[in-house]
Amino acid sequence: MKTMIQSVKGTREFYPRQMELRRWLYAKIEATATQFGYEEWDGPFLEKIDLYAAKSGEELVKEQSFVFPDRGGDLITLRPELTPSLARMVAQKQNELTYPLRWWSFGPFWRYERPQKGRSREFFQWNIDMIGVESAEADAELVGICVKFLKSVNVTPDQVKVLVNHRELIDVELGKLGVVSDLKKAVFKLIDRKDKLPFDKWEATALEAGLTQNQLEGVVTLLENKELWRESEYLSKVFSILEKMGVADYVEYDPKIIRGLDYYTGLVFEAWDVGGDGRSVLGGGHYSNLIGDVGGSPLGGVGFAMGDMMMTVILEKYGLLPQFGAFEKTVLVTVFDQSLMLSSVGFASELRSNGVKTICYPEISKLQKQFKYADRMGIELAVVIGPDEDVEGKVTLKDLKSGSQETIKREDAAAKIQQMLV
RNA sequence: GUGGCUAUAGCUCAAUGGCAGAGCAUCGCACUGUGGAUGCGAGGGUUGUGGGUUCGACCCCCAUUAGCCACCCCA
Repeated sequence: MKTMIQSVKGTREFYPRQMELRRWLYAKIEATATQFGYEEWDGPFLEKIDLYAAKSGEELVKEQSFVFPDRGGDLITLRPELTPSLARMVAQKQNELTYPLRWWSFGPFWRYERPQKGRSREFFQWNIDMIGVESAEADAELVGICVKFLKSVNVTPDQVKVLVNHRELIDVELGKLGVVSDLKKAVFKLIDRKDKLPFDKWEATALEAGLTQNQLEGVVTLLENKELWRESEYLSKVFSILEKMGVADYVEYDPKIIRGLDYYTGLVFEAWDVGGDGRSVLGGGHYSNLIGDVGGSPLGGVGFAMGDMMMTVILEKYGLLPQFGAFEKTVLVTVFDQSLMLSSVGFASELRSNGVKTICYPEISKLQKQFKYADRMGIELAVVIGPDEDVEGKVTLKDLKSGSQETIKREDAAAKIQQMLV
């Protein structure tokens, strides 16, 4: 123990129990994405830092990326997000792809941050994007997909809400307040932090950034206006589509949703744990210029990303994590003694040939120990082939849940077991 | 990057500055053809690491490392 080399800080270790959860989550994601006709894809785990330098936002690149020089001196980063890779891969084959393209991906990402609850340095993220369309319908579809996913894992609207806003709408409103373009980026940042800072502090920061007292009050009023979306034809359309999709109960307008990533240009949205203490569990939006920014022709897209850890925190909090029984449908063939070992091995093999998941106990030991093993593993059916059974060409099947057992002809056993395991 | 808390058996945690313990888990026995339950027993420790104070340190002090939590930021 003393000399055990520790795992790298913030990395994930998936013991079988956790791997089951990861696969379960993956299956839920896949089902939702596939239902909407999205195709699975992936990008490199390593990218040059320049890919992110342009558009992802300064903090993400400078503070939160794992960066190291390769042997040729290039600065390589473990991917902190997927969208720039997506933009490049689309740009590279821009004229060969059929639009709108609908792609999804689930894989590991790395960010150099202090680990805490729901946050580590290595995490899995679901990304799903539609590219090649500039429409409220496309934007609404992505919002709808995230709601459908939430539904598929039994999260309810009073547990998680999807908050929606539109950057242009806020941009226009800021214009009305006389906020000049140069200041808008800073104000966006401020809006994003409105609920994260105490008001006096927030106010001070705002004035420091260059807002006048009047403008400040205007912004505050703006951010309290939950009906602001009515002034946007675009958002009205989005909401009516979401209504038709049957997901409107999960969706709310919130003028404070801005998103930290710089490349969003239109619709932005985040899913939040309504139960207060949470961070956002998922976030996304519309990006009109990203493909062009990485060297392609202008082409817009919309998408979102969801991290596995926060989602798991939420599911755990609301008791929605499934109980896994990895070995419920597995048979343990016990080994009676050395002379009968081959008989057990042979029978186990027969069962596997019949499509039954079968574990044969791998050493000679007391039946007591073997049954205990089965019990611990959650195995519900055990087979005993002792001297009596062997002589008569029979096997004993024991149902570990009820404790009852019966001895039947060996050639009838496979069928009987299949029936018992249903 | 900032702040708070923690570190003792495999796990969860106790222990006025005076013999390092419990529960769970493991192994054995009761039980040589059968798990969960019960009883009895056993093994398991350089108290994160390095210094200091003290007759004496798990306990107090300093440093260090790691973990957790909250900020920042984000998934």
